[in-house]
Amino acid sequence: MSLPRPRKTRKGALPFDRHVPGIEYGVLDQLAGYAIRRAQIAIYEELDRELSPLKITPPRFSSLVLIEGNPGVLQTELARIIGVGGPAMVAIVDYLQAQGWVRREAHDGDRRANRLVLTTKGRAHLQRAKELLMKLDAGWTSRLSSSERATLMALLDKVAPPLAT
Amino acid sequence: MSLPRPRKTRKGALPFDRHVPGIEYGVLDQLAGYAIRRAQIAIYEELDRELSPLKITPPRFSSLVLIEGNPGVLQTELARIIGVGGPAMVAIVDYLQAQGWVRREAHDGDRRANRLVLTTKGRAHLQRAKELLMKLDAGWTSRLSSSERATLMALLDKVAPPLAT
DNA sequence: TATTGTTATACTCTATAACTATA
DNA sequence: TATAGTTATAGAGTATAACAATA
Repeated sequence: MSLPRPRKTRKGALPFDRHVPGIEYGVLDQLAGYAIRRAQIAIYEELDRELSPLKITPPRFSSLVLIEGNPGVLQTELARIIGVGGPAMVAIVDYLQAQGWVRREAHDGDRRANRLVLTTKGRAHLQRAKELLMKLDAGWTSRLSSSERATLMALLDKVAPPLAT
Repeated sequence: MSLPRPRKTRKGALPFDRHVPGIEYGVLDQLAGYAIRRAQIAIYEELDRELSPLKITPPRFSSLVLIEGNPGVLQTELARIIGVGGPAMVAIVDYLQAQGWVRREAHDGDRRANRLVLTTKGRAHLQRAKELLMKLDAGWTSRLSSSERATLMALLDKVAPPLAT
């Protein structure tokens, strides 16, 4: 199985309703995990549509932000941070490099490794993407007060699988 | 693009860390949408691993719960409720029917439509799945008090894209 | 031997379009 | 004409395995 892969924008079909009137949701309404899933699905459609003209996807965005904040980060480190496999990371970096947003630089002292850095063009593009994403995020949380928003993020941070001791 | 599809259980590769020490997350830490995504990714690996022996996936689980709570629901209604397309719903119902968990029944008055109902076997299987999922969910929220858990779910319910007026 | 990165391949899930049978 | 459901097909995205170069 795989993560509830987000969905592309569907055309004639089936807008996602979080709570259809008259429908009994049973245990789904008692599961925090399902509430998270619903929120993600609700967000994803707009996220996809808005990010698409910028040729950005969530993993690409995360990668750019993390490369900007941690210049010289290795591909393997980045893969672990954002939670994708090695081959997927190769594809992401290939794409970012083809767009001229990222460079692979040599690592002094380990000739196997790639240090990743943003180009000037990449930094400018990321800036636009960040502004768009902050605007979208503000929209998704527009029904929350700023203290509710902070609470939500703090609580989400405490949600995780039990540590595999 | 599509929803960050959850990931299958990866073998040798790359456990997901929500916050790697020493890494600068930049704007990611300010985005509620990213906090939701992180929580979902963190949950998904265990969810997948635990549900897999029961031959259940999140959409299958949601479908079973909704069919149980809304016996006779139409396929198209169900698709809209859980947010998948028509062909995806066909595949899900085909699978649930092949397992003997669900029956397609005729709709008096509209011979195009399928009414979906659980079988006795399906009800029993769903019961096991529900118990497992409630246990897992309790684990994911074990660091939250019961009032924090309720707050989290209420706040998540208020998260959504701006209404497309 | 282990690790970084890469390639090749298969699989899953989804979207799209086209079709049927009804309405 | 529109809708419920189905089929067929193609596309993303991911996982797996195998490999090269280096440690």
